[in-house]
Amino acid sequence: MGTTQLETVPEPKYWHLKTVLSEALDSEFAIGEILPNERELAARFGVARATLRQALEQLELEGRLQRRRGVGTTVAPPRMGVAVGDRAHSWEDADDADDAAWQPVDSTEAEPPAAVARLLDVPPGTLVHTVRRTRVSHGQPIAAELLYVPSDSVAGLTAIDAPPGAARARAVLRELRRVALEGREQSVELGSARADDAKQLDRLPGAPVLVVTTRYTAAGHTVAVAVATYRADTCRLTFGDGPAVELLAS
Amino acid sequence: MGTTQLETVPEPKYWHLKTVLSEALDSEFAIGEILPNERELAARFGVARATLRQALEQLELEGRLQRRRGVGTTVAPPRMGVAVGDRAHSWEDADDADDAAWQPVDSTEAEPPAAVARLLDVPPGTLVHTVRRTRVSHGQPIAAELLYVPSDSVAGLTAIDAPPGAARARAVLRELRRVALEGREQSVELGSARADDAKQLDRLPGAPVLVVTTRYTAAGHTVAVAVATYRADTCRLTFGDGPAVELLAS
DNA sequence: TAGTGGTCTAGACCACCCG
DNA sequence: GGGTGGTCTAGACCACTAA
Repeated sequence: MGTTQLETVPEPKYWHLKTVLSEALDSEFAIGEILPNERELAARFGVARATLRQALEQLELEGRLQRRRGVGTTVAPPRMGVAVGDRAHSWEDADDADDAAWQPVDSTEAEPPAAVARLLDVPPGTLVHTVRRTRVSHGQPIAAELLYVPSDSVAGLTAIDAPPGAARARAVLRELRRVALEGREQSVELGSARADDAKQLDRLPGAPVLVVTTRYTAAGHTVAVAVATYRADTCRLTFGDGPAVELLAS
Repeated sequence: MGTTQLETVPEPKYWHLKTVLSEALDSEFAIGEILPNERELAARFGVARATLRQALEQLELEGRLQRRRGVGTTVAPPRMGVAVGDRAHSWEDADDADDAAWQPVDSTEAEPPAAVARLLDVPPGTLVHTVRRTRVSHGQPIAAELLYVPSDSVAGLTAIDAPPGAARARAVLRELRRVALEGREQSVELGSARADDAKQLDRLPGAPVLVVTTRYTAAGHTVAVAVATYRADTCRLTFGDGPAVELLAS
């Protein structure tokens, strides 16, 4: 009786704020434009800075905003599509024409994390070859990858004796390219950037990332496992049946 | 000179807290166990509750914890692998044997969001058939999907006159099943749950989700677009070359 | 050095769940 | 009704960037 209806949904302030800001971004701001700083925005909307920040955090999570300490908050461009599922250029050399190619960075022998050891089907603590790569697109780092290869899974691998570094990484990849791949499985999950990945991705530690785990198989065995962390704020991962999914949009 | 080394990395408290808690979870807690409440944990670690919450939020984002208002914080089980990329059962009826099957929920005609209209290649504002489905696994909702189908893309669609509801949804899917699919493209990106999806997923609005957009094509045309939002805290999306990726692990 | 976002505090009240 | 996590406030200081 009395109150005719709702009042059932006292929408949180930060949620409402997010909606208002989101609409303002669509209509009143251009891509790359700098927003007023947090203290001023908070004052303008009559909320505490923490509340305003909660709204900004969500918008950043959705790829609408980009915030950089010491600089400011800017309107982010739409997320870029990044091909992840295409069978081609897995371990290919960087092609100058390919905008989103991998760049070898470093390589050593090390113990893989327990979860990776399980996927590789090697006992925990086994030394395996690791290769660190970086993926850059439109001049911006978008992914950091660690590739794990047991030395007995590829013939020429034990002969590699280059010192740790990019040269060694290229040597390992060269050997991998000789393997006839049978298939691969991939999974995607949400994670937060570890300190080392964060540095490579030009983000703060803990930034949200999409973790792509790939298991490469050949002749019934697991040849290698790659763990790639993509910036969740700037990337949309594409898995296509055909080639060049990204280009079809044009 | 003088100070022999770092001091360069004054690690934030919440980050250190996260590490400590993470290790404690591994060694001292069983899956499903309830943690002490936030006020007590904060006191125990000598930090403000907000700081403690920042650590818990990250752990929840990584799928290590599950928090429910009015209940408490529990240790989450490992994320479940959910097949997303397999070409089979796209629009099949729910199979009792299939643990992660889709359940039709509702269907009406409505305007798709602008981004979807673009993918469907129809003018903005066009009415299309929409089908809402839910995906449940292990008794838990894991995904909510909205499927958009222009009525002229499938022959028998205009004849459907059932009132909005699950029956109509099944009718639309039945028509779709007659179409010979040519291929499909998928993309995955991070998002936050809208209010309606959140309710279906048994989460609060704004909860992190993985948004899977699928474009189905046949005979060179786009037949349908599906936007599925998966719970990012509990799901690991798998894209396999072969069938039944999930089962290979056993 | 001035201005930005990032971290942190110590409180308060609210919405929800369960016994 | 008592306990949980969720929201919100009004401050403070810190780390970083750029002029």
